[in-house]
Amino acid sequence: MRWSQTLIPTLKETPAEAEILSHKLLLRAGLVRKLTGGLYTFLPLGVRVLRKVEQIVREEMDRSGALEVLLPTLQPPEIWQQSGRYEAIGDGLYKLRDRAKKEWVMSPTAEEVITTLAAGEINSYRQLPATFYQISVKFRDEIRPRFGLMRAKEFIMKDAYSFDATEEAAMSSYRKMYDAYQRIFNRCGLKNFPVEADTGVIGGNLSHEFMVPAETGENEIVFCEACGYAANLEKATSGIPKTAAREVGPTPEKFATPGVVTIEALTKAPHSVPANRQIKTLVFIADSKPVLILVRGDDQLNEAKLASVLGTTVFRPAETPEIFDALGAHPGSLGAVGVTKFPVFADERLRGANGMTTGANEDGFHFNKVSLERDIPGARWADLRTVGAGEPCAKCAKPLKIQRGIEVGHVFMIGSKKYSEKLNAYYLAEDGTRKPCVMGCYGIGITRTLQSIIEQSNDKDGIVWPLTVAPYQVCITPLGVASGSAVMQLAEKIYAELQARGVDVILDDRDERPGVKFKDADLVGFPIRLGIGEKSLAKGEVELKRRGGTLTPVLAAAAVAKVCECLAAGGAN
RNA sequence: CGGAGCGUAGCUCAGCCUGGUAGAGCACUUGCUUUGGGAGCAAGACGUCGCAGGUUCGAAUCCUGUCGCUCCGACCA
Repeated sequence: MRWSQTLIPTLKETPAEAEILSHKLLLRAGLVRKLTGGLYTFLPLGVRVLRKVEQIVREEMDRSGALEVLLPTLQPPEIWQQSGRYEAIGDGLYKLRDRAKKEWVMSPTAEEVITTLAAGEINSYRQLPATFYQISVKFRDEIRPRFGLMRAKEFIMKDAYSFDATEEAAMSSYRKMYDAYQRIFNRCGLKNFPVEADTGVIGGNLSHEFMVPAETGENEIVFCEACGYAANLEKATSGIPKTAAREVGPTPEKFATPGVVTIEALTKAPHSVPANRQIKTLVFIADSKPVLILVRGDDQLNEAKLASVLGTTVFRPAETPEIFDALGAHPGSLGAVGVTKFPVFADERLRGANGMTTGANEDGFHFNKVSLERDIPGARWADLRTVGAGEPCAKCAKPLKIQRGIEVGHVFMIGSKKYSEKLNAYYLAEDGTRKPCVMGCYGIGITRTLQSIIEQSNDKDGIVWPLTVAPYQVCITPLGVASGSAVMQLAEKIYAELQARGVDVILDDRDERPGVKFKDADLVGFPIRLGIGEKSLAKGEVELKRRGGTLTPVLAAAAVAKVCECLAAGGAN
């Protein structure tokens, strides 16, 4: 490609809309332009990178045995109602009506459609296992799009779905995808690592997210450097000790605590109850009914874990009047002692604890000497607390660390209940029985991955593309473009030869000053730049410059060979 | 949806408080000079000051409404 014949609108100044570095560089390097909030136009250079990432994904999906399909984006709401996700996702779904006033859904993902396909086409165990994938535009009604392509209303995603006869076979399909994901992100030049992920309302224990470490990431990752444990904060556990038991009296004792409505206040004189001897009582409305959640006073509830325990995402903190109706007291004086009307869930860390202090469900009073098992016998135990940095790893007891990351991929074992049974994807097993397919689903945010690469690979001058996804691998920069000049003749010759060898090459044939060309090439981030100028050409040389590396003079006659050598070495030399 | 901020040239922004003929830099067009890290000079083109009302002799500026964008929070199957 000749620079003058394409559109690469680089910007010297950063548009005000961009907040994070990768977003600024996407705009400045002329890869994308914003149409409106959460919607972006891909320019020629952006499309090239997109296609390269897609191609890597495609190759690794194919290699893993997955079959490429293309599913409709416009989908009937009926199948969403059948799976129960019409309600579960609710406002996150883009919906529209046609001229006959019939409603349609814009696909945010395609479990329902693929399961419908499987229901029709897969009849026998002989057809299993089967994994399908597609790369397509997806839609989500994001409450707040942000960070450019990171969280957009419309984005490109690779989604894949596996169908198996048994749990064991499904595990194997899951593993294949997991392995393919590692190959994909490595090929994209991304530092990344899989972490155990929350499985939310679906349950089960098998889900991993592929994270790219970045301060701008929206996820928090808990990890152990010693043993390799890594999990999303929503899922992470630690080996933190349970609450110590102590000698206590036979019954809780009520005591007056006028005006004390926070954990903090109760830690102070005259009560002086440390936070770790208090029970924090939270009230949520789940499926329209109150539930009580107990965590230790110095712990934080993890709502993702709560969703998993409640088996629903439809819950919210109760409003003060609802709390008063339910318990007869206001927040700050709440407790679960004697509460039998509502379900009570208590964090594992409180198991066996006694001598604890909690609200008495009477404004201005608390109980002390509370023993969890004795005084709140109806409590169901669950892991509900949020892990903190520095807590001991559950596996090896070394201190855990917390780091932010960008989720670029997610693999998920679903099983058969969520979609197969509801949408009738059954097959006939070898023994003649009818069984639901065991499903897995697997996503990669293509556009998000693209931006993650930029977020991770840049310097003060601009993007530093890994060779595998660079829009062009080589940029030829003639300093002076007078046609017929020795410089331009050589540039044209090398350009033609590299093209003949199948190298992705762009010739900067613009009549611009050298400074402009250098700055643009650096900003866009081509891995290899070949500078051709009168000064060096007088010595029979051209200049080979690796992005972010050193400048090496090479003989003009050897330039093509050197570039190819450099490419073969992965751009590393 | 709650909180905060911003809408003025393609981009970055000044002007608004204190009402009086629409500004700068970059980008763009033309010419000359320049030519190894975002050149200089000269000339030029580019605006319903987000939109709609209102106040006023007069509104980018003050008031009301509205739309949009950005940030923080809630949300993220």
